[in-house]
Amino acid sequence: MTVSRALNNPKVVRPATIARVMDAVKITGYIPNMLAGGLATRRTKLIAVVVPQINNNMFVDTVQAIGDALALRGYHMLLCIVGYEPEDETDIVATLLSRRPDGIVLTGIHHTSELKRIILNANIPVVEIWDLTPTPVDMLIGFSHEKVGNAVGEYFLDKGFTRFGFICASDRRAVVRKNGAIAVLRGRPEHEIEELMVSRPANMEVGRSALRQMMAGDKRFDAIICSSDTLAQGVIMEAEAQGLRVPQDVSVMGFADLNFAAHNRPAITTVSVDKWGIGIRAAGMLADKIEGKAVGEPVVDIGYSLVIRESA
Amino acid sequence: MTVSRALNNPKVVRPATIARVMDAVKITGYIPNMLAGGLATRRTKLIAVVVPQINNNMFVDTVQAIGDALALRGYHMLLCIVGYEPEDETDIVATLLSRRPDGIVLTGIHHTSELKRIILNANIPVVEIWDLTPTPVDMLIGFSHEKVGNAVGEYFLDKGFTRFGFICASDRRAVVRKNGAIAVLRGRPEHEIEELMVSRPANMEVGRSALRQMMAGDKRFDAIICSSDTLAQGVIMEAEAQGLRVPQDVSVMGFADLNFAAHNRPAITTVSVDKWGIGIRAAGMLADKIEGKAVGEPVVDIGYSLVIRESA
DNA sequence: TTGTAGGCGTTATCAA
DNA sequence: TTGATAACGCCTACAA
Repeated sequence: MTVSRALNNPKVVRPATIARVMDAVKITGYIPNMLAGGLATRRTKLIAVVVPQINNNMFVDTVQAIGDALALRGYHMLLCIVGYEPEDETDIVATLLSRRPDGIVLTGIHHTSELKRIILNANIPVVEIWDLTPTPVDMLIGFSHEKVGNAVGEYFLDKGFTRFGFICASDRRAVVRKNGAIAVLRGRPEHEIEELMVSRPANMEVGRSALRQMMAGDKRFDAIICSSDTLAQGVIMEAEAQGLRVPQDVSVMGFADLNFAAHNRPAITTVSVDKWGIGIRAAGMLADKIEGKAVGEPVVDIGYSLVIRESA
Repeated sequence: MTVSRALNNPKVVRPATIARVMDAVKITGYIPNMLAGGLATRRTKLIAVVVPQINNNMFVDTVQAIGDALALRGYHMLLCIVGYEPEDETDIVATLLSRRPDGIVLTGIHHTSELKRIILNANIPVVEIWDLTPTPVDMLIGFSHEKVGNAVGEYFLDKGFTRFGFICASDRRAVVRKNGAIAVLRGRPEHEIEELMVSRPANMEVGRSALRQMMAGDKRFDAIICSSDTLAQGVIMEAEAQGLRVPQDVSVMGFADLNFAAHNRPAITTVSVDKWGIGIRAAGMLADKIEGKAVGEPVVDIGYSLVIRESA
């Protein structure tokens, strides 16, 4: 018990005793056992983070930001990459909870009711990220995909374009953005809108072939709006391969402002979101709540910004 | 005890009993406590993964591969992003060990002796990744950065170039690659070699300004060899901004075959390594060793391949 | 300031 | 096939 105090609450231990403990620690190479500690205190200093993917560039900044911010506050990150199926997520979160994490970060707001039940039952703080809803499970930091879509639609409204093509990954949030843009563009009867859903992974190859498919039968577009910068990059390549200049012959829009977007040629016009900030603040909200500190607003809209570059 | 058996070793439990247990599990929403389980069995089904960074594209595929492969075998991944300082790594691994992971993945082969001592003391399997040595702490899967450098040097040997510029991140492995190339190129007395070390993060901006710095005073190069594709991408942009065509006026070489390298214009000539395979196999080796299965060779050289594209 | 007793939730072991 | 007991290593609560 004295050792435990010397290590965790040294101010109530006599300095000489602390020194003796530290000596013993050094000699024996003692490393505390947090399993036992967590079992006793019901606090694990563990945060579970659940994301669909990290190697598509979309979430990796957020994950690294969460990891960095948590480390600064003495937490470890249990990272789980679950793909895009809500059922998989449910099972995985259930096993994750068996580690008794002090908090959980979930991507998106669409979870099975079973998952919500489990989490409520576990009674730990949750932050949902990368989406927005007035009714989160617990806390939330993200942005409105619908508004992003609206903003994209409005951006093109002034351009006098009439023929729009949407290339959209089969991802719930991507679909919401797409529909948000279409809702705006449908406002003009002269607008023609074509949509193509593509399967994951939404890589460049997929973008290229998607454009080929859309342009079959010599169909032409004024603007191609993609659900990610990666698809946009592929579309741009394919357009140029077909002899179309971007943006003179066709405009191309992406999403997320991934690291290459600014440096592509043409630089990709896109919607930027503060991926790093989402992570930092998600970690902060969790740690604050766990430690009983005041958490400001439980629902944070971090916004987005249209980044007009060359491609549209 | 019967519950424990019903859940973990059902074949020794009467089916009717199992059913009763399952009913109770469902009704109560019981989730096992792996802290207690780990404490009792000394097996946690946890693997700690230590990487310097994930958002620079270098390690993210490997990390995702590790996570996927571990999940398939019932392990969770405790991910720690430690930066590039060996001292930081030591402290962080020490705290990580307090979770009693069943195994550890470490990036690189250069660790403090203190770290090695701690890990040996913990007596758990370790896989070092992304480098090669005949004397790993335990197991290893990676490739020789020196040989990569040699190969790059030899590639340029035939080209008849004489003026070489190296732009190298201040990263131990990057330096080894650079020196490997220089060792080869020094073989011809007419070769002039200029080196520039750049600080992290080695992003595109850094690549651009590095080239500007090297070309100060109208210095010209036949080839610029960069320690990453990201730097190469920046160098290419800057070269073209200065009116130089790549590769006609100057060749540019990258490293790692990051996702954008094939799609850049000009497509980046680089060295490809099986980032995904490293992760899959690292996870497999660990899980095998933990579970007492035969691990083949403890040291695996996964190799590399020169990918000749347009930029060099 | 230090020490003792008991409990956290599981599993190994032995008994029934 | 099921149950009882003890132990894993730590911390809370209380006593000295």
